Amino acid sequence: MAVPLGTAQALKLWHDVNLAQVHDDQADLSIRQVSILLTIYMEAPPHTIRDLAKKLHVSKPVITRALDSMGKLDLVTRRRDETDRRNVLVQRTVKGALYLDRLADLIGAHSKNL
Amino acid sequence: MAVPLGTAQALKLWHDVNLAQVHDDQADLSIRQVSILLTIYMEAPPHTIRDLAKKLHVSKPVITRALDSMGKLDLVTRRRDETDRRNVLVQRTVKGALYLDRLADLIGAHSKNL
DNA sequence: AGAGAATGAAACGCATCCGTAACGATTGTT
DNA sequence: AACAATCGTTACGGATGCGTTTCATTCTCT
Repeated sequence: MAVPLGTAQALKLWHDVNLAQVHDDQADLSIRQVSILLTIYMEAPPHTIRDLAKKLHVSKPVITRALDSMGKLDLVTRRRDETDRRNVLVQRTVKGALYLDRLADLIGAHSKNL
Repeated sequence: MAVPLGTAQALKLWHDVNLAQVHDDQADLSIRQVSILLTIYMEAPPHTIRDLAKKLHVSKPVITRALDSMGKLDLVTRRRDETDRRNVLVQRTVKGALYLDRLADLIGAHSKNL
């Protein structure tokens, strides 16, 4: 299972996947946005704005705006935390899961051509 | 060496590398810019603006502007083609090579933690 | 109840990027 | 020589993202 990629292989994988991402312009998110999305979907909830900002080393408004734009794309949703109404809980959506499934497929497929 | 990555592994790799990229903000290039940079460094020269635009399925001004911004960072250079002075040849730089070396190291390192 | 802290959002100014449509420079063609 | 085609760039208008600062809401603690 250990997959130490060599320099050339690593770059080729990155190149191929990035290229595929650029080609089918379904929604080119920024690196920050992708990081946020992946964090939401891969780490255990709950996810608050503050936690996400801390994890990514960015300011809170960055998170808020990223959620705004990704919310428009139905990739994430917000919900108020009822136990502490100051908090906002970021939640997953079907569309967001599909987006990441597709990304994973892309990476997996290109990792075979090394 | 062919190691088809599973869904979870692929996303974890993408997540980790993206996160590292966001953390040390040395210069967060857009996905398009990274694609251009990787194409220049991984495919055989010469690279003209038109060729790059065609390869990436984007318009020529996108390439021009990406080269402007990456040129300011010394990641690429331009040179006039003397045999056909309409063309501009995009060339590599030491700093660009270092940038990609670092990216490759990042990917390689994180690919071990799967 | 009231002072203060914490949380997320909104406001402001700035920078960057995009797509389309022009434009100058250079080369090819007739 | 004159015209057309090609190449890269610039200009324009619009959209989006960021950092900092400010704000409204909610909670905590005495």
